[in-house]
Amino acid sequence: MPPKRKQVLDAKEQPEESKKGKTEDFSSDAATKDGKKWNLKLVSWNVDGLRAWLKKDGLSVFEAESPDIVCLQETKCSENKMPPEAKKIDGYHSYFISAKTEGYSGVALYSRKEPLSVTYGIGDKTHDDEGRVITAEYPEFYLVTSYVPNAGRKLVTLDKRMDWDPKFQKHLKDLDAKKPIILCGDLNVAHNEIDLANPKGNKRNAGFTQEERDGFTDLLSEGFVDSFRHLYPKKEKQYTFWTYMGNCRAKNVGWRLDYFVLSERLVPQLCDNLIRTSLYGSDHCPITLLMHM
Amino acid sequence: MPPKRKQVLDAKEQPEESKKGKTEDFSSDAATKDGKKWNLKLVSWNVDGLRAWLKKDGLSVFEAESPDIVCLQETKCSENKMPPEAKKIDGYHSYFISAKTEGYSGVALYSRKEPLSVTYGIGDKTHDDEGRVITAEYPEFYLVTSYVPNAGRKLVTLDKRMDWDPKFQKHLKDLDAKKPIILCGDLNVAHNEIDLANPKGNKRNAGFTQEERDGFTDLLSEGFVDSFRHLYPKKEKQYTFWTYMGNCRAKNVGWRLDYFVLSERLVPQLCDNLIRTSLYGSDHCPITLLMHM
DNA sequence: CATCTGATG
DNA sequence: CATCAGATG
Repeated sequence: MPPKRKQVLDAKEQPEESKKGKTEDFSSDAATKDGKKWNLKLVSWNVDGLRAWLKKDGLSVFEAESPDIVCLQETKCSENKMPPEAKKIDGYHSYFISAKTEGYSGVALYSRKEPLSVTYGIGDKTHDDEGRVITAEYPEFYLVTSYVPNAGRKLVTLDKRMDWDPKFQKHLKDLDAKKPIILCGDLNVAHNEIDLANPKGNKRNAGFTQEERDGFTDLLSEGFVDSFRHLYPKKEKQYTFWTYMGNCRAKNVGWRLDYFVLSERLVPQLCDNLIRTSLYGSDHCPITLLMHM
Repeated sequence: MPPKRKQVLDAKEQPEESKKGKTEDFSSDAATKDGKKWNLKLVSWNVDGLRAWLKKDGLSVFEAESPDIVCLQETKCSENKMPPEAKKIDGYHSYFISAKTEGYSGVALYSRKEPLSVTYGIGDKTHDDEGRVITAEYPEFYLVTSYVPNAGRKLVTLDKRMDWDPKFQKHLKDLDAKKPIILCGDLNVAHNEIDLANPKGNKRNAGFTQEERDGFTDLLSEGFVDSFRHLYPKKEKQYTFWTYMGNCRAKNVGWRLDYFVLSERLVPQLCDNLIRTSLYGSDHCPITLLMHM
């Protein structure tokens, strides 16, 4: 008998440890400051290639968390190449946008409740061709999920990022003028020294340049809140991304690049923001937002 | 604990079935027509990427066969990228040639006895830049191993192949004028209808065009012998290559593309030519030649 | 349906 | 050290 290679990969690639997510207790009694228990759960995950993530049982996050909304970034997959199990998930409406360049960027949104409307992009042709933003309108808020441009090795695309930041901010402010917003995704910036393991060594690297950090500070100054840092202002070593290189995840040499950012007026309804480091499937881990709506 | 992905691939990718080679009995009492038992064993294997083949435990062929000489084709690996376990194998001298284009073509030769001399190529710059031929001189014969140019999808490189065939033939005849030769490798041709599962459908496909078949007929007419077909003139369904597509190997929809070709005057010393279909690690299987020298 | 490279992160 | 695409087989 020959080696059944494909089957082996599919069935055995994930050792028991990684199936933790399925049995681990993700329940929470988190509540607002005035004691109202959460009733809305969002999950955000940069999957670093949806097709590879599927093979690593990424979809188990749906069972583990039973979320109301899931946002994925870096799907690297156009809709017609998307495996059917990701295209339609039982009990969820799904929305996708991908880059014109195949296998690059791309985000997805799954929602139990059908949004009032869904729009794609930020109204800028160049950026929108890269499939980075989905905006979904709900009765009480706008949800924006984004995969923000990476400034690149040697900062080769820092210019693109600097072009992006104000345009994206305008998109958020325009929405915020109508309804409060929840922004989630890979914002490709570690805001402050506390948000990455090696701040000193990364001052001129993508994700921690002064330019990118200022861009985020600037956004927050316009009336938005980094929900995790709001709840846990001094909590150290809380990361959502670890490069695959050099066994960084095991050593927790990581970056906090994934966020839930809220309009200030939603903060009273914030219950918790959790970082699910026990879930594998990508070089990022998922993050979870609990809100009382 | 995280999934130990690399380890999983390395340790578990090969199910028990594929380890057969280690336990299977490859011993043989084959002898020449006049009853002299074999005392020289050669193995030839198109590995379709040496690095991938290593991970699939390809090297176990050394334990399984305990060969005097091993020739590999399509190593797709320059010497400096070669994993150390393949660069030097205990008890063998090793010789490599690779294409100038990284990750393309390339052959390797391992020999227990050190050859009197080793040369590379056929003396034609264009072809030799593709790393297709190693020639090793032994006291009693020349050994030539080759990965012959594929005529390509839609026969886009049939011209290259037609340029190759006479030049390669000349190389062989020049050697044969000095000492008998053993040629082995992926000759990228199924000689006759018996040598592939679907002759009708492949008359204008790479490996079974009249041009390529004539090239091989031509070579044999110059005093060389296809050792397998010489021993087993009517044996059907004996293939050495199956495309990965469509589960062809399980269905034995294959091609005999790998050969040991001998100078006619070596035929009296021929003991056997075996096709090791039980060994996996590539889209080709290894072939084994037993000679009395 | 595999192997590679090279771009990207 | 991963993902993907695209060339090649």
